[in-house]
Amino acid sequence: MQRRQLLDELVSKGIRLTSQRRAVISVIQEAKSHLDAGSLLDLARRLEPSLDRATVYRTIGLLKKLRLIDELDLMHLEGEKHYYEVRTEGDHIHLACFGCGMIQEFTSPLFDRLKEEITRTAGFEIRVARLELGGFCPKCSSRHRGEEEEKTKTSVKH
Amino acid sequence: MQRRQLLDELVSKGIRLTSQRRAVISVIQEAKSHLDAGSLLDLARRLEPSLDRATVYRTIGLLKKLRLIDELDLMHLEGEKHYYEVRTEGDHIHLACFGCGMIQEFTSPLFDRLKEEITRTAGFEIRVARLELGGFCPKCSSRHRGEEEEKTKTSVKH
DNA sequence: AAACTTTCTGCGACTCAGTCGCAAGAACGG
DNA sequence: CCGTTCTTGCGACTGAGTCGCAGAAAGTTT
Ligand SMILES: [Zn+2]
Ligand SMILES: [Zn+2]
Ligand SMILES: [Zn+2]
Ligand SMILES: [Zn+2]
Repeated sequence: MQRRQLLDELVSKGIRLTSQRRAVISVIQEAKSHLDAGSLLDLARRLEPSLDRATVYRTIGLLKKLRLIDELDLMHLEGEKHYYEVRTEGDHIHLACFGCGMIQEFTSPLFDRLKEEITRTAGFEIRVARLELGGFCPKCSSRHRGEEEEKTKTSVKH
Repeated sequence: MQRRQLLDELVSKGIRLTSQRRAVISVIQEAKSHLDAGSLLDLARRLEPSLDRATVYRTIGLLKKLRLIDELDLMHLEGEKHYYEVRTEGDHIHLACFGCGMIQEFTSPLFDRLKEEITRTAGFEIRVARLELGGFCPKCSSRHRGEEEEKTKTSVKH
C-alpha cells in the first residue's frame, strides 16, 4: 500500500544518500506509531550510533520539504513535541484522547470533499492538510462524564 | 455575534477576577489577528505593566481548559509559537500561505458534517477541532508555479 | 472596615525542542 | 582514486513554556 519507498524517492531526486539518512528513514518507515524527533533519534542510533540530534532535525526538514512525511502535533498531549509519519495517499485525521492518550486515525471521503471545496472556493493551493481532534475516546468518554457529574455535585454551593 | 463576554463566563464559573486576567482577556478579545503568547504579553502590559510571562501562560491555560479560547499552530510559519483566538460558535478552518504568510479563515458546513460523522462513527467525543491547511494563496500560487518552472529549467544537467 | 482564607502573581531559575556556524568527513561522478 | 560539493557532529545558542516559592491580592465573613 505504501507507494514507492522513501529511499527511492530521494535517489530519483538526486539527493545524496548517507548512512544517517538511511537510518532515520528506515526507522520512520518501520514505525508502528507516531514518533517524535527524540524517539526517532534513539531508535535510529541503534543503526547508526554516531547519529546526532541536529542530523535528525535536518533529515526531518528535508523529508518535510519533499513532502514525503507529515508533521503532527497530536494536540500536544505530552509536551510541545512534533510527531512524524510517512505520507500516504489520502490524508487522514488524527483523534487524540485527553483521557488515555490514545491516538486514532480516521479517514473519510468528506475530508477530501472539504479540501476540494476549499481549493475551489478559496483558490487555495493545498500542500499540507492537518486535521486533529482532541476529546475523549469511547472508553474515556463514559468515565469522563462520570467525573464531570461528580465535580458538579460537590462544587455546588449549598 | 460573540456570545457572552469572556469575563462574564469567568464570573459565572466563580473564578477570581484579577487585573492581570482582565488585561489578558481584554487583549485577546479586541485582537484583530491571531496573537501568540509573546505579543499577548506585550499588548497586555500596556494595561498592566507588571504583568509577567508566567501569568500570561497561566491565563491562557485557564481559558483553554474552560474552552473559551482555541490554540492554533498556523503551520508554524514563524517559529514554534502558538496562537490564540476567542472560541466562536462554529469551528473554522485556517489556511496559511507559505508564500506570504497570510492567514485566511474559512467555514463550511462540510466541516461540521465531517465532525458529526466522526462523533457518530468513531464514538469520539470531540472537544477541540483544529483543521489547518498549509499551501499557497491565490496570489502566491501563480508566482510559486513560475518559480518551480524556473528551478526545473536551470537544475537540469546539460 | 478589618480579619481571614484561598487563590493568584512575580520572580528567577529551569527545561527542553529546535537551530546554527563551523571544521572535519563522506558521497559520488569523472 | 581524486576533487568538488554536500553532509555530519559538535557545541554553543535560542526561545517557548514551566515550576516552586514567598508575598500580594480577591472575595468572603463578622
Ligand atoms: Zn506544531
Ligand atoms: Zn481514552
Ligand atoms: Zn501546537
Ligand atoms: Zn500568499
